Amino acid sequence: MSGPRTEVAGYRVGGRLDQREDRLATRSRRAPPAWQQEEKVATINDVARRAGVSTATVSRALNGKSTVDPALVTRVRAAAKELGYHPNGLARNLRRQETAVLALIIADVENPFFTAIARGVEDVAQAEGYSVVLCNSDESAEKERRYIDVALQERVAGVILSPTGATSNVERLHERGTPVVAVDRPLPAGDQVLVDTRLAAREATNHLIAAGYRRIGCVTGPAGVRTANDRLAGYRDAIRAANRPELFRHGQYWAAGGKQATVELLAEPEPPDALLIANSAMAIGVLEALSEAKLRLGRDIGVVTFDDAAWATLIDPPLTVVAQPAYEIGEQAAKLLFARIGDPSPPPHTVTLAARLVTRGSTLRG
Amino acid sequence: MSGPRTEVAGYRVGGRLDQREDRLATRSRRAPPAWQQEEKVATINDVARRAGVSTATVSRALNGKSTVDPALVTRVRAAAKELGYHPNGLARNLRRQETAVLALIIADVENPFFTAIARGVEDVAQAEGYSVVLCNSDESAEKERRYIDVALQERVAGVILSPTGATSNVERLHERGTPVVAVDRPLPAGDQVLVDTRLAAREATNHLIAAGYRRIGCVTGPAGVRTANDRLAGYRDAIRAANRPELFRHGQYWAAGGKQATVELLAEPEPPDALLIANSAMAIGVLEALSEAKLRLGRDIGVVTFDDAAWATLIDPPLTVVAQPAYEIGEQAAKLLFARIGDPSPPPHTVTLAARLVTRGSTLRG
DNA sequence: TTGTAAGCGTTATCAC
DNA sequence: GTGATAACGCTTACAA
Repeated sequence: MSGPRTEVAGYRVGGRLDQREDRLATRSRRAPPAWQQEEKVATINDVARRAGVSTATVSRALNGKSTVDPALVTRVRAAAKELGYHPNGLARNLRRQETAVLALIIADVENPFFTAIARGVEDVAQAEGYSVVLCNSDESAEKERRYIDVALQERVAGVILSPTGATSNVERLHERGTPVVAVDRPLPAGDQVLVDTRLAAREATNHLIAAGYRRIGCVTGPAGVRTANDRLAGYRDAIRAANRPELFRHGQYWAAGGKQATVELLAEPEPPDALLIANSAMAIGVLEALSEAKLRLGRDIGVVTFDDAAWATLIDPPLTVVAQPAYEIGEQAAKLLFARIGDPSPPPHTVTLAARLVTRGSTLRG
Repeated sequence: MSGPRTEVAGYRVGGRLDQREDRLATRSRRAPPAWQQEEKVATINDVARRAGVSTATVSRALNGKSTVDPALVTRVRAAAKELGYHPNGLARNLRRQETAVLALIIADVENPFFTAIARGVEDVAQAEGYSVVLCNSDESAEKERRYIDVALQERVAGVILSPTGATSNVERLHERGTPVVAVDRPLPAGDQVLVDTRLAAREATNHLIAAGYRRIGCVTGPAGVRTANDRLAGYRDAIRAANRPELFRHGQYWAAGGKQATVELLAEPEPPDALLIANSAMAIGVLEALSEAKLRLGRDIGVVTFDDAAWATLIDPPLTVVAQPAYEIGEQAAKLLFARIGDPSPPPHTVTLAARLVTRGSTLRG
């Protein structure tokens, strides 16, 4: 944004934003064809003129201030409708020093867990008259930083994000006093909505032990990601308590990551006869690997995965899962954020939700 | 927005936006505690003062204009960094009469088909320096209208949407000259990116016929939705050409819709021995119903569904699907939109992409 | 190369 | 109850 730039023969060379600026430049340079009406967008001034009142009155009338003659209100409304007037939100927000927009920065738009969160946030936000800008950090601290910059520039009312872990990014928001709520992953000192997945992982592992599996493995997410670490920790809690051997792999929170981890685990001298999987995207890869290894779910190998995917009941036998309250996470986060927007003073608040083990056929030894 | 309002003892009663206004009012009313620094956000003026230059120079320096003394640029950058200055995007856009924001209004954030589109849009937009506001119309013309209003107010640079069918909504954008691109579903006279799903449905149906199934049914989406109609039409094209009996049901684009439709079809005097399903969410419900009816996929009943869901290969036998190029739809739509933003004059352009039949086990009579 | 100043479209603070 | 008018923070002619 404010990085170094280079000028070459009138063309700016550099980062992405330059492309945009070139485009804008191009646009404004191009004169409209003579026959084409220079279409002016109606402003509050036009409405005022047409209604024969001042802009102040138009503003008051359209914003439902009590102190306006009903007759004028009607006239103003009519004028506005005739001109197809839509108030300019930019000007309004600039003046009000407020924007009815929340930024939601999540790690993966295509992960149902996060889209469910998005829905929760959106529903609450919409009820408050706010819009939600969804941004995809793609688990990249750099993209996260960029989106936080955008949020800062656009002066959004608040930010909800699943932190990548680079706390310096979030610092920027704190410095500016922009309210922030973290979801799914913790934030050093701030509002957050978390799920006790360590406990859930422990319970799931205990469930596998109780079901009679002997060598229980774990396929978890990237070592840097907090949820991945937590789920692994919960697994280890249970494994140690039961005095069993530990057997685990990290991988990307993707099908491919799950598949590779599984292939590796199955190649161990003493392979696992049960697996705890940290996320449903990975589960897809894991199941592929198991299928290729001709292992029968439940019978040959027990499986529990985090996230209650829609398809979990379609496979045979159906998948035992750890269901996370994703929608509720979004709701709570939005509520926390609005509370913070309303009053910045109270100390940080952490909401911890519980995950729920849903037992199905994939953990029945048969 | 400009609807009727009621005043009751100082409280505004009415739609959602009023809640927001109340909140804002509340907020500004609340005086900050005496001890709390009224934290001022640094403006371009502060930077100018600190760097000992004019605001114009700051603006030029930070925007990489060539005509600035390198020494000053350094000084300005330093000052900006020290003050934690972030340009106010609202003011900038108000002045430039441009916003680097696209609105993407889709029918369902939780549908992988649409999130894949979102990714395509996002990637192209980001490369151009634009942000994307994702909005969820939930298949509701009313929500669509509301989001279009927001887009209009915020003066977004353009809109990409999967139209609910209420053309009057899109009219508003046209009136204002806001560039629009429709995806997935057609728009009377405008840019659009479509998939030839009628053809795809025909091919899929022919595939079922060729595979030896006799009574082929179709589970499609709501009668009002264009894609649902198209897919049904393609099915009928093939069925008629083969002189087979038609057998179909409409339902919501949801698992529950698919399930109910299937239950009904199976209750027919002469139930189908194969099904074409219009969307993967519905497919989940269909498969549940088939499983409850103890029908074996492929062998007892052939199944093809639209959308190549990630789990399609996990079930047994794996699902034959019609894969839609969702990501590419998003890319193309964004490109069309940028072209339109750059030059509004050319006539509307329609891009039609092909869907691809992916044959798997669920259509093998076995 | 730099500074001055005029807006961009609203809303809010004054007077009337 | 209504109307001037001054901000809001930025960009960009136009001067210097």
